[in-house]
Amino acid sequence: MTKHHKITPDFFQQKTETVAKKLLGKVLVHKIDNKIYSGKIVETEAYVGPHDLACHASKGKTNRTQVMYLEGGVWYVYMIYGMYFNLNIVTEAKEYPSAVLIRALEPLEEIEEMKINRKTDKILNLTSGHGKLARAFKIDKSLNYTSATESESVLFIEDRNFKVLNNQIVKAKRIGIDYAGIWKDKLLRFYIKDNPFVSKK
DNA sequence: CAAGAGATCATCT
DNA sequence: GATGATCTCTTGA
Repeated sequence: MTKHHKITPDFFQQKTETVAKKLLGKVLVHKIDNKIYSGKIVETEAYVGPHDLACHASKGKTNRTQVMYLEGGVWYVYMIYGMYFNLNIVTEAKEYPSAVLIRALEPLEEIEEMKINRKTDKILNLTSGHGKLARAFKIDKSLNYTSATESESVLFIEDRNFKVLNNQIVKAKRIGIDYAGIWKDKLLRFYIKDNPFVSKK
């Protein structure tokens, strides 16, 4: 195993759209139960600030959204539809509420364990969606507010030198935000072209 | 296959 | 009291 290192805070303090794009090809790692789950990020969405009507923080600072006002590099995890967890990484400067949603992964390590967590044998169905990948990786709300960039972080992102060329990055509309007015049509979803783990074409 | 319904709870009005 | 940054299962063509 080559030695990898966690991505540092300055990476997440760039413009949200930039972070969303640059996260493609990076590797999400979760250490839990004596196991190290990992997967390559193949799809993300940017929630770019208080003016973005799809961003939860467009409603202002509340108990749920205040984590987005922290400095980039902190996890924002919340429950949706009563049964799925969403994994987001907070971006940009302190007091500027924005984040990137990790929508899909290509599984790398602990695939057998993911099959158990997901109750399916189909590799393509393990992490091809943000509700799915949270289940597969055992990600829950206990990770909300935790840092992705400290040495003791159990959930973090590594660069393992997977190359993603600019012409392989597809821009698309975000999913499931029909309530967001003109913001529902902005091209703030990014995915790796032709990757089979992307959740929607 | 596509379309529709049901699951199930934290959050905000 | 309503509604989601979803997924799965069932139904019917």
